[in-house]
Amino acid sequence: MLTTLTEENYLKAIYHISQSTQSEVSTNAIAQKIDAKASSVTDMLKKLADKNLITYIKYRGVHLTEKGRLAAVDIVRKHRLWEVFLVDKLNFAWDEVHDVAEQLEHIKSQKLINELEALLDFPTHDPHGDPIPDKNGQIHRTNKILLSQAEVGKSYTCVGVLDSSSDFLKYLDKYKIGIGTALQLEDKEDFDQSMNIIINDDAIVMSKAITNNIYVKLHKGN
Amino acid sequence: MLTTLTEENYLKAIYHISQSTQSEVSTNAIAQKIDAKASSVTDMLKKLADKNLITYIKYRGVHLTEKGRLAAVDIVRKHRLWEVFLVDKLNFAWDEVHDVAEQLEHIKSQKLINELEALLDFPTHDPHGDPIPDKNGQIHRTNKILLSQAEVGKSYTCVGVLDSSSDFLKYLDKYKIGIGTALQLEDKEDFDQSMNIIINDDAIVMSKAITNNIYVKLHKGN
DNA sequence: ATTAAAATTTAGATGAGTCTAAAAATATTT
DNA sequence: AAATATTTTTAGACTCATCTAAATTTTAAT
Ligand SMILES: [Mn+2]
Ligand SMILES: [Mn+2]
Ligand SMILES: [Mn+2]
Ligand SMILES: [Mn+2]
Repeated sequence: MLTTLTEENYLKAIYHISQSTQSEVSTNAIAQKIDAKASSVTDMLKKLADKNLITYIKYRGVHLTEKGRLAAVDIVRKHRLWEVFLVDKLNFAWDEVHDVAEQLEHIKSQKLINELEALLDFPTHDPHGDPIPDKNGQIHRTNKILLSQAEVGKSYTCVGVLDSSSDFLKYLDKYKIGIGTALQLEDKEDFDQSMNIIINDDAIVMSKAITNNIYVKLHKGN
Repeated sequence: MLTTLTEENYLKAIYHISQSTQSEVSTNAIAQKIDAKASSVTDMLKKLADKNLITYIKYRGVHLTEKGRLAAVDIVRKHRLWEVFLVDKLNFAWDEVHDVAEQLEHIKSQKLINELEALLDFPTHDPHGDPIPDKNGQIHRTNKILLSQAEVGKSYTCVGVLDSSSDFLKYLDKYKIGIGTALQLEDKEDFDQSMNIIINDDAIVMSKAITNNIYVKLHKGN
């Protein structure tokens, strides 16, 4: 039973929402993500339930079945592999890849995606630091924290971003922050949680809105 | 004014048919190519005419406007570039690329296709020997002839195929015939136009059905 | 020049995906 | 516990792309 492009987008939306919320996914949350009206979502939920891709109880929200989860993760896998391709092979910047990957993720060819993965040397993460699911739908999660949760006085490495909007990524570009950049947390202001960070020997101030969207892990060597 | 995937497929079909027929393209010819009923084609022709992509006179067939021609050629350009990508970078065989390219040709991103072209080193022909239109919709046609029209006693180089069905391409693979292969026309049978051809020092017999689908040009050095 | 055949268009219906407006169910406040 | 607000579903309609069956036009044959 083949899935349409639209169904794939719904599955992916449900998957991403369920990643953050853990519990059942609401109609409204999906509507917001998909940018559609709640009534349209209800219609689609019935279809996905008929195909056993989600379990759906009226008024109670939905969650993915194992079949649905695998379908969703497969789309995520394709999306992230294509993003790597665009950056590594086609000179795209990391803020330019998402929209094109949204199209490419729906191309149906098993051989295509397997060969693409090989061409890219089996990358583990996409240009935004998000893990790439393997063929079996397994995801290797690394223990990363938000920079806002980091401890004063310690050194970190940037390993990803939460918000991958073009605006935010361009902000990071401006201050030469990318995946792998070393960040030293000098100080944190109690009043507004803004942070003094040293990057490439430059000291900059980051608001909570910024530090809440940068993933880091403790730098090797303290 | 954006074109839908379906409209793009109709434009491409009309373009390809007009290449062989020269004159107006008939509703039935399109229906056959698209694998749809004639009534569906009529509906779409009205839409394409409204968008000034074709000129359409009831019962009299259609032809592409300049705007429509450019749109069609752009799809062809993408299709063929993707085919090169699949063969050169992803280890696809020349009989495996068409269906995937049918999907990829509809991806919308100018940067994507320009960068892809650069990654592939600006190829001039696709894996089946068909020319790749340039950014401006110009097509560099080489003077090739069908092997069936070749002269006995002369040597040729295979430069393309007319039929690029998997069945035909696998036949060519079996006899180690590909783009660039040298073919020497030894003899031609008057009765059925079958030919005796020498390839890689092997003599083989090809029926008219075969020689009618192989493009060749005179081998350099007579 | 009629008639028959073939090609094309129209009319009406269907399914996928969406919408608005109204109804129903659930959650929150008083 | 009622009243109110929010969320979700239903009902009915729309667009796109398709179909079948019938009507029309063009082409070919008598
Ligand atoms: Mn993305
Ligand atoms: Mn990403
Ligand atoms: Mn092709
Ligand atoms: Mn081709």
